[in-house]
Amino acid sequence: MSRFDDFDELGASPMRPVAMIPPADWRPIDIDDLEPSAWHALRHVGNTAVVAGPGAGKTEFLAQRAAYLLQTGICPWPQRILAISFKRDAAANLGRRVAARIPEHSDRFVSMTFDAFTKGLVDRFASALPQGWRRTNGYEIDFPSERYVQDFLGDISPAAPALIRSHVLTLRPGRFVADTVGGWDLPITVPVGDPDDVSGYAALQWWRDRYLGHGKARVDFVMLNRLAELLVRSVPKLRRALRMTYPFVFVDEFQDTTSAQFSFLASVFGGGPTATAVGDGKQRIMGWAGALPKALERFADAFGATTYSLTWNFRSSSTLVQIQHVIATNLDPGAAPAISKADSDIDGNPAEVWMFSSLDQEATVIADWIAADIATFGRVPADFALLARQRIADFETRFRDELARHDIKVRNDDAVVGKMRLQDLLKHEIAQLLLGLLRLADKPRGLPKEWREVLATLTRVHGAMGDEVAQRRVGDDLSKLTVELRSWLRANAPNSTPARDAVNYVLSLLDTAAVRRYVRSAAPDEQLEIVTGAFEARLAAVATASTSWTDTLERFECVDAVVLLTAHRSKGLEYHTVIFLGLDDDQWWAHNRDPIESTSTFFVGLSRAAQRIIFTTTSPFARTGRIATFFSMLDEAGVAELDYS
DNA sequence: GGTGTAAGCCTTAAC
DNA sequence: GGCTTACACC
Repeated sequence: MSRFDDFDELGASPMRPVAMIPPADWRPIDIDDLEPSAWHALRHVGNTAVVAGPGAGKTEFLAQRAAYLLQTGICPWPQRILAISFKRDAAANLGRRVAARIPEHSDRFVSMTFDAFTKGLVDRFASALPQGWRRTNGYEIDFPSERYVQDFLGDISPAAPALIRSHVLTLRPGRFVADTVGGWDLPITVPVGDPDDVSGYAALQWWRDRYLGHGKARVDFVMLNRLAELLVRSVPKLRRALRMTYPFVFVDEFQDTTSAQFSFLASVFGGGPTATAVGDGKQRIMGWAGALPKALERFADAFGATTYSLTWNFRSSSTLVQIQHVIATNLDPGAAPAISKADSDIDGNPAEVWMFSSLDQEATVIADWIAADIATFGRVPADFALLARQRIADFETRFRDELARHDIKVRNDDAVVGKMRLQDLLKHEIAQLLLGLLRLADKPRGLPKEWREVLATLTRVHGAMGDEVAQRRVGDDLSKLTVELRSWLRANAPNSTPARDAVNYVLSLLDTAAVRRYVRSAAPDEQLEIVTGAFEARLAAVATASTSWTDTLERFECVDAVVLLTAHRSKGLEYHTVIFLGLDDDQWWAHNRDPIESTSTFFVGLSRAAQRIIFTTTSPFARTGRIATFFSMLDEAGVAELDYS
């Protein structure tokens, strides 16, 4: 069957093999050294589980391991490494880092999200699915709401056999898709009757309702995962091709793996290629989305992997590392103590709890303190992050006003702009394209980096990669476009021009049809209008107070600002000083619903700090309330309390 | 138009 | 848990 040779693209790589480095001579790239256990894990032959706490450099470790495997030829040309992440930007980051380290091998490092990989398989090989599971006229993707699942469960229960009915009614709508649908392996033959176990019964009804019926098939990413798993299980040739192409597989943030993803990994790569799983169970804050408990331990068991712990912390000073360890021990009594590799650069206490009498006083005192710290020690606003468990917007106005007295800006990454979150808008490729075009038009010279990035995006939009003639045309068009946009910007001041006009004008200079096609090919479900609408909303919000386009564009991204964000969104980020707001029942009311995940959220938030962490509360009862354990851990860690009230 | 009551909402990834 | 919103009722 030649159909699967199509998948096996190994021969098609344009790169020539480059000279190999003998494994014994290999040295890490661009960094001084690795800790001993990282060295061992990096060279380990066979499956590896790497437990790496905050600041251990998980991404860096994977990038170095990739360099080691590719440069030594242990992963021989033309075979590849597959790196799987959960979030798009994590996948992009890892891919970029490897490309920067070893450009000569970067075409053999494939970094994608779990969902992109499984969807890719289903899209390419749907015709090879077992007959009953084959759909001829495609599918549409949706994200079933909790309400939808609730109605579905309500609909199927009356017809269910009595014993199953009572169980179906106990299934939690918020967990049904991840746990029940995700936990059910599709049988090769579509069952005609009903399975007699609850999970199988409910899961099959789900497939009948959304996929197997007469209408257009509707799938979510859990279903796509299940179809991909069935595909590799039922088509040995495909499974073999995958294992041949990717003798090495990396999975980042393994603590976020769901049962469906785990089963997919076992099906495709179990007992074959070498798997490396990296993660930290103490940072498991995606349980609500179905993340398996003890995923790394399960991986080590099921894959017979050797476990290594990375103990160096390149982010936080030694006092902060000691505090982190107290919380780490609470989450995992066996947690290895970390060793700080970061120097301390502050005077005074690196950690304190501050008590205030009111939220107004809190904002005033902290704003004055940040301003003084910036002025005295030459720091910048972006060194400071204001973190909270939830309802970030409640803090925004107060801190914005108080910091404005010192001419310091605040950026609420969680803020809603149009139909997006600010953080998502600023990261979006199309938003970056529009912003880059405006920048280039505003300041035509001296922005080589922006020029390169805009050109790269436009090249992708026009599908001109690898075509020199087409690429030159894209470059010429960009030059002309910049000139036109420049004169338009000169004729239209930002504070007197409706944001809509500006966005529409930029779009009119682009091949909008191509942009739309590009957005759709990357994410069929995504509307270009959502991004341009959000862009417009953000532009409108920042333009009114601006005097120039330069000023407007600076405010748009607001890079030089104190950041306000939730503990969840802070995962993976780091700041010189973290102010963890609202250490009280108000912010942590849901603590008792899942004390472990709640403590993990606390751990994630406080471990973002490189040099200093300040916890705040305005409640005199916080210490004895539902998060009393947080306070006793901070006491144990020797964190002093200061009373400003 | 006030009051009482109940339901909804908080953290949220993924092409 | 505690606040906001929607709606029924007087």
